Amino acid sequence: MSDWREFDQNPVSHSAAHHLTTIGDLHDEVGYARVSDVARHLGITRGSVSVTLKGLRHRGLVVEDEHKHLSLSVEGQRIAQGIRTKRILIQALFRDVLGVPDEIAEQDACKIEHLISDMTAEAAGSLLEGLEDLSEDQRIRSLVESARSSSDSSSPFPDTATQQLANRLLKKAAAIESEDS
Amino acid sequence: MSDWREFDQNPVSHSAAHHLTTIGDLHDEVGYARVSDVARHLGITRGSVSVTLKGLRHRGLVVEDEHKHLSLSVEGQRIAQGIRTKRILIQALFRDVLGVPDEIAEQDACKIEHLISDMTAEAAGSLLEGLEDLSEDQRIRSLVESARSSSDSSSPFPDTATQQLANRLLKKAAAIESEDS
DNA sequence: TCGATGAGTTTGGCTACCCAAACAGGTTGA
DNA sequence: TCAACCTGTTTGGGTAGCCAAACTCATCGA
Repeated sequence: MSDWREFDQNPVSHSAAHHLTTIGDLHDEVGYARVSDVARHLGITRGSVSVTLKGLRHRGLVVEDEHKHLSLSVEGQRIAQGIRTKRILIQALFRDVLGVPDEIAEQDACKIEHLISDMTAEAAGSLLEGLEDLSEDQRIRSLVESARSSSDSSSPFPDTATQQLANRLLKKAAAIESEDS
Repeated sequence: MSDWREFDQNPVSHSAAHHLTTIGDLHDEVGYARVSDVARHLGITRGSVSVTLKGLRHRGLVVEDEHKHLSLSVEGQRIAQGIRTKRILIQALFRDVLGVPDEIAEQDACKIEHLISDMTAEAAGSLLEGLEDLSEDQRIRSLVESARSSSDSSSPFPDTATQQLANRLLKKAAAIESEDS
């Protein structure tokens, strides 16, 4: 079994993840983010935020200007964007692929967004992109073509059971189609 | 946004989840589980396990016989089995549907197994069951039939983008098939 | 029988979070 | 001008985990 304690040696904790994304969100939405704003947004006290941000400033993820306005460093932005992206992808994966209600999908995504590996998040993105593409007829056609040639490396799907599913469905559909008629 | 602090008010923590599943595993594999065995298995000290298990005994999830042998209560077994099931389903979801390498899928599953909602885990199970079914030609045929009628409530897939994908692929494949010939 | 070994517990220390409360500094309105 | 208010920080307290180290007990072998 892989080391179960990798859990808490993540680059950013659940708490830190939400502090960072909140600062980013506030900055984008209202133009600034102060300790009190972050605290209100997260539902915790100013004191807690003050202490946590001291650590994040020290780690170079958050910077503070002369007006006590907080913003993310380049590295902080990179991390926050990564977490936001993972949250969205996981939520969409659970909602659109698994069929879980949006609210449940959001709760689950919120809990695991900072724990998911880049590779898994990217794979979810590829799958969802594939699903998205399918809503446009022209792309469906190219998908079908690539599924037919069965060795097209530019397939929007990773080489997974899902692609195999698509391939099998295509071939079997044609077979059954002719058989039935 | 749903309350981000639901994170740490889960029924069982990451640590507790692994203590419980370890006791269950050891009990099944070697017939007994002692504090030292659990500690060795988890890679932490006996002292840490001793303290943690005091809490789990107090919560009625772990019981200890006169020989200091640990086992899970009925409730403990229920929780451990739930976590094990979620770990397997999530790992399979990431590996077989997203195409992530097994090792990465396992690491990710280990981190989030105790955080995923029952509904999401069940939905993953349904999807995987559907993929499993597809490997048998007879079931593929019935899937295709149900996709054609497009209102079959007994479909092995939940009504999601994945089913819609299957439906679209089937319809479009037939259309393009005739168009090309 | 007695020392070594192993098992389980307890204790003090550490990190990471949270809170409440006290404190300090700036702004604002009467 | 000055009290009321808002902001941010600090401090003491609490929980959850982890470790190292000391301690207790039981067992086992020479």
